[in-house]
Amino acid sequence: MTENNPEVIEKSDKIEIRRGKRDKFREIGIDPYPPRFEKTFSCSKARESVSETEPHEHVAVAGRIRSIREHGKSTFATIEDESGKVQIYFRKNDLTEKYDYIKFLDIGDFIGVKGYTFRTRMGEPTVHAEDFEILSKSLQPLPSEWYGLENKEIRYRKRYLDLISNPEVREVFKKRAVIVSSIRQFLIERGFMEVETPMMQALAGGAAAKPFMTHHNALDIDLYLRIAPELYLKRLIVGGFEKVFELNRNFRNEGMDRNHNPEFTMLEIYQAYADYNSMMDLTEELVRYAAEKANAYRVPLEARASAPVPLSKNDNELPLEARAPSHMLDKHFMEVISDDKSSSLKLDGPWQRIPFFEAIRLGGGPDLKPGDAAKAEAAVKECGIETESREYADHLDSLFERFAEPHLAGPVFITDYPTALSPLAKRKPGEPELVERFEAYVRGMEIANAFSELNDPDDQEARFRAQSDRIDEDYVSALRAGMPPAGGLGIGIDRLVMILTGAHSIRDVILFPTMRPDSKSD
RNA sequence: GGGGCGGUAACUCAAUGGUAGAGUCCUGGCCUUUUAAGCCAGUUGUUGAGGGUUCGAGCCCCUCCCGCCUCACCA
Repeated sequence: MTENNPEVIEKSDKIEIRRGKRDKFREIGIDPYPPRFEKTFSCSKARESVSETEPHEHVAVAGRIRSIREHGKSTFATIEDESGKVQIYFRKNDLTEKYDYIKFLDIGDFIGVKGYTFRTRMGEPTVHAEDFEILSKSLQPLPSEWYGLENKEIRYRKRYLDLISNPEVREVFKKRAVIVSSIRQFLIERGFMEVETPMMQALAGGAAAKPFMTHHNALDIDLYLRIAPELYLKRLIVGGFEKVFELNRNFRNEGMDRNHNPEFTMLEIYQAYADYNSMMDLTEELVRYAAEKANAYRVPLEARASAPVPLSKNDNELPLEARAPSHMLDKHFMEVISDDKSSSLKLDGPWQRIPFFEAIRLGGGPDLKPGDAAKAEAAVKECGIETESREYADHLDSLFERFAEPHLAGPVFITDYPTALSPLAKRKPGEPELVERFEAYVRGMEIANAFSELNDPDDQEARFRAQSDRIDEDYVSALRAGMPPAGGLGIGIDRLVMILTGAHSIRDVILFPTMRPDSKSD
């Protein structure tokens, strides 16, 4: 990309012009990068302090210049800090010779302003400058304030420019921070303890994804970045902790698309003496709590290629049509959340619960009996689903994807998964082909996965062996020490944030999504 | 990895195979309550990279790079 090439940017005349202005400051003895400025008011507080009745408030504000409007022997500028924007009014009469320095300022510079607040004829709250100083000279011109920055590649690669230009992006990440901290608060209030388990593991277990590999020089061993913390967290349940959680990064060396980033944030929760039913209640409560805190109690449903259809006739809970914006950058996004409740997604109230095989059947798929591998394979062929796999688990997976997933606008719990798909979950009493497990779906996207944890060490070992040669012997050994019955729950935090912010792509809720390095800037 | 679409000025975008443009930005001038301020004048390019066809390529062909969408893969 030409515009990404530092060589080209360095040669830009616009940058040289700004360097010239910076040098002007130095020539008159002003440091264009001074060490500090004492600000007494945020921009929004300064705006609020304008009063029709009280005397003028004296303020010291600071921020980035977003626009400058010269007006003869006076100048208006708008500066912005994290709290918002405020207008500054400079008058030659008040600033005398210092007024001339204004011509060395550019959009993007940080300035500090001391003055008093008033309201202009047009009613704009404004700081009348009595003194000002440059706080940081900006050399690189910012993207146009009017058109903004729309080039997605630059937005992801240079997120700082995206954050400067697109206020709605700042809101998404503020909301993400609220969601994450509210989840911690929710769990800690309920007696859960936050723990940290290894990110670098000799054996990447707890899920079936391909791991990233790295090498430890001193030990001369290969290590894997974890694909899940699951097996370590359950070791802690063995160790006697009864309510633990970990909210941190996982790494999976697989394809990337709008729902997958190689590193992503996962919440895993384990509770002794609980089961998957209690985890369902916990999921509902936790998501409801986070949505409330993030002011996203009702959120827009993404427009889908085919409108979701109800899974049962008496289901009046699910919105059948999707009218909401399909992209987080839709200018009316905020209004849609607050004003147009009819097209929103209900996260409150009990979520629908549908057993796995029932969901396939209700979606127009075959009526399968758990464990009937032959019938599942026949159904896959009959439906023309292309798959190279001969595995029962894969067949069930594709049937579910084909018939059930498209209808899961949600929120909905799919329960009672086939044992073949769930090597770490406890079997249902009396139904060995099913396990006590659920996944939560919203917008056709899996956001949670939970089960009654398998704590029978011999059954666990057998199910590991059926799947792979390299198994986590130490984990099985931990189970032999005895693990109380426990419920476990995993929630994909990025996906939850997508749902609560209406984001279309996981890259829109990750500050610095994984990108191929820009070859031109090497 | 397959398929589709795209990459042109700092930003947002135009341009039948025939002199690379507009608006914003930027530079200079006027204007002491403007706010997408206004008025006047002016500057801005390795058209993602490389090769080919052609008298002539932003446009057609080939290779490559990057992004987006989609399919495949993915407990």
